[in-house]
Amino acid sequence: MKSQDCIFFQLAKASQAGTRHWQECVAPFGVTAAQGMILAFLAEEDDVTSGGLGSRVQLDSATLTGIIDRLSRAGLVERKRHPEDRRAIRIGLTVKGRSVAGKIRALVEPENRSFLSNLTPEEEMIFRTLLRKVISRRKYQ
Amino acid sequence: MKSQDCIFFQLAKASQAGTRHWQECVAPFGVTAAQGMILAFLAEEDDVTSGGLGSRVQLDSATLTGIIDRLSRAGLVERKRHPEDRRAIRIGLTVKGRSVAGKIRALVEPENRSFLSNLTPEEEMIFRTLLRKVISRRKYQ
DNA sequence: GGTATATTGTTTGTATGCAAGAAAAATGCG
DNA sequence: CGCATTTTTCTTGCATACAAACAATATACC
Repeated sequence: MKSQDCIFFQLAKASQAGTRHWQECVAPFGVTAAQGMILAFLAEEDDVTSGGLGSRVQLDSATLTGIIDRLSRAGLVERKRHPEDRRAIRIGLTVKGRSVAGKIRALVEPENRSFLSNLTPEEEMIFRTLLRKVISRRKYQ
Repeated sequence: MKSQDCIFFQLAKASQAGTRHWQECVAPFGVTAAQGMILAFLAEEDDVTSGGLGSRVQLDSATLTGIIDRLSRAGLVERKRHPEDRRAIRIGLTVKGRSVAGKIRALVEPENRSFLSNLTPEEEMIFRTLLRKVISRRKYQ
């Protein structure tokens, strides 16, 4: 078995290819791939705590702090103190952020199809199933 | 379709899970996941130019420079000027590096099996085939 | 109530990863 | 030959990503 065939290597390259594709999709909105993905999650559920968001997007809290910093600087999200737990932070979309997040959210489905267009629908279903199986039951989900 | 099911997100998470697994495997040798992967490639073919290595591991030259810097500082690889093209750099394993690279190279196959142990052999074959299909025909391979 | 412990986020430091540009050497074309 | 272009690598700047340490707050236990 060549190193080229190493699953860790191949998954990293597949991820990089996906990130590049997604990056190009969200670049017109002035955000990066990771920022765009966070916005897509926020479009589904707004006003979540930093910890809650972190567990859903499976990112280290330190990483999330940086991404939220930049989204906040761009005027797309706001940090608000949680009323019942003053340690916690609620992250909410601004008006501008909600608009952008909605548009980005709408890109997810078509761009998924576009990225996987060289798989047949049946292959795509199998691929997604196996991918979920590989990810499941691991640390951070 | 939920953002959780977005292929870009899932591939990123699968890659992160793979990298974490690989990182734990190579940590005893005092190298990071990326450094370990470079060493595994070098164990297969030594004394390659920086560009040649970069195209095989599909990394930006800026990224590779940093990784080689750190491997060099750890005394595992050496940069040598190419005799026939003085722009080019040959990257070679040191004696210590060759020993470490060999041991890491030997981990690839068993750790691939370990990482994919919740797939059946048949599922693994299908998964690898589809993964290759997804990656192929893209920029950087 | 008062202190030990746990939780929530941020900070700091290190390591990728890429884009853009710079430096050095080789190549090509007049 | 002489100069523009290309190739090869490095540098710089920015954005993840994580570990470890820290600050602020909440909870538990006495």
